[in-house]
Amino acid sequence: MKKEIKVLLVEDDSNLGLITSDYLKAKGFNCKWEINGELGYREFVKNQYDLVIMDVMMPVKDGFSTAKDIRGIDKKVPIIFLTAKSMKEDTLKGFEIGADDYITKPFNMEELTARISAILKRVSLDTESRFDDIKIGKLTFNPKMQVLSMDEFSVNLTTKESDLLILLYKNKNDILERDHALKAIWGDDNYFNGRSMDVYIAKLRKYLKHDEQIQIINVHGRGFKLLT
Amino acid sequence: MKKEIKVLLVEDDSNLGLITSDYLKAKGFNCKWEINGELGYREFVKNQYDLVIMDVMMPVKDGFSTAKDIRGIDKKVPIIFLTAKSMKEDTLKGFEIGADDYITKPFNMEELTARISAILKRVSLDTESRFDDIKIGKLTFNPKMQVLSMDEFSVNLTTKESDLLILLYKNKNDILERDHALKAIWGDDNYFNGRSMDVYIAKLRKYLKHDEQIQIINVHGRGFKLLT
DNA sequence: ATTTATTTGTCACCATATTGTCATTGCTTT
DNA sequence: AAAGCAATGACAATATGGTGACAAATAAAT
Repeated sequence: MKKEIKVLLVEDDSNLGLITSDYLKAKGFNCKWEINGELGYREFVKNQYDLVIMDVMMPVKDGFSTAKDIRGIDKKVPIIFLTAKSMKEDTLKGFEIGADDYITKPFNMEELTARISAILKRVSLDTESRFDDIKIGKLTFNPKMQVLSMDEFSVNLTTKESDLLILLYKNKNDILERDHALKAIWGDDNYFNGRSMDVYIAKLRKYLKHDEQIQIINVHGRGFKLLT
Repeated sequence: MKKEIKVLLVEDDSNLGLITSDYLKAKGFNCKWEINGELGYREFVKNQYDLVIMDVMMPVKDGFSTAKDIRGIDKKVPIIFLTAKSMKEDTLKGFEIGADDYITKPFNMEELTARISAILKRVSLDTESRFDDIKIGKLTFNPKMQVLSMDEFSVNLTTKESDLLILLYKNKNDILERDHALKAIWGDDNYFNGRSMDVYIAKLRKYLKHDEQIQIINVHGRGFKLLT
């Protein structure tokens, strides 16, 4: 069974958004379309996506700003920006933030799929797919089932535990900032949510004890780091 | 993945400030806007910026004075001045301090980006990027993680230790004035903060002992100098 | 050259903020 | 009603920044 690719499309123009998402669906992608950056970000953190296609100029929250938030919790997901033609390529090229590719509007659909294929091919090497099991040291985590296992041992994680573990994993060996994690999982980074997160960190640590090489270390005042 | 460029805009006119910062954000810059020199300076020392765009005439603290303070802790960051009219005297004054360019208001946004591109191209050669590791003799310092390491040895620095080390590094082989450092890190250069800084200097010296070629020397009554 | 004052170096300790953890509560689902 | 989950309260442990005390170094005054 071939893997289903999840694409998040963030585009404020309803005409273009509909056409594009329909086209991508017809091409076999699992495509979700959101109409602004804020909704796009929420959708991204709620579900796992393989690829983001995002308009730059949007009301409520622009593409660059949204991309920055997404990068705050996922440094690797490919992002393709849709830019108006008036933006000169050289201008963009110099100042971009973590974009993997650009397409200037208007574009034809063949061009879009071509770029998508190119990017997916490029990143397929380090293919730590959503549906594959996540290997954390000797432990294995199935994000879909929310089951963490190793040899005979096996636990069902709750949703929050699972979300946090995935976020840590996406930033493994790198810092996961408190506020990013809180915004992503709890939606708001107030004091109480922070205390709550600490409790979940404790819970995860208990699970992860089964492989003593794995640990979640704290970076004072910043966040946590999953060491594998 | 290209690096994100951080721009600090200091402009008291809220109308122009909003328009400019929005425009720069749309262009893909990470743009922070402060409404006066004092706040601008604080923001600059708190975070690292690649470029400063600053109005000359501002309440609370004018652009030249702010630029001088910024130069006190960073001699290299490019500064573009916005001047109300083409005053020869002002212009001269600005370039003495180390303005890299100036634009007379009103200006159009294309002009601004053109100047920015020009400057960034010019300084991109000695690119000691914010996110790269800092090499201090045989030691390596990762500012993001606040980790100082060398071979097997490795320590986590606290925020204050890290801030001070970065400031010293930015002025390596050159004097870091006491009052500049104190204003930058502690916000106020009173006696007690000074004593505190001395303690942190001691702590840094202890860390830096791992490479005996590196040393922080004191310049009596002036400040400290990081010799590499 | 000697004394005095100022600045700097460093240690040990304290106050505060952050984080760790357990037990309990309240809510939702079954 | 029972079970599972998330949130919260309470308190312990830890990290950080700051302070006091005193020694040492430097500069200034005599």
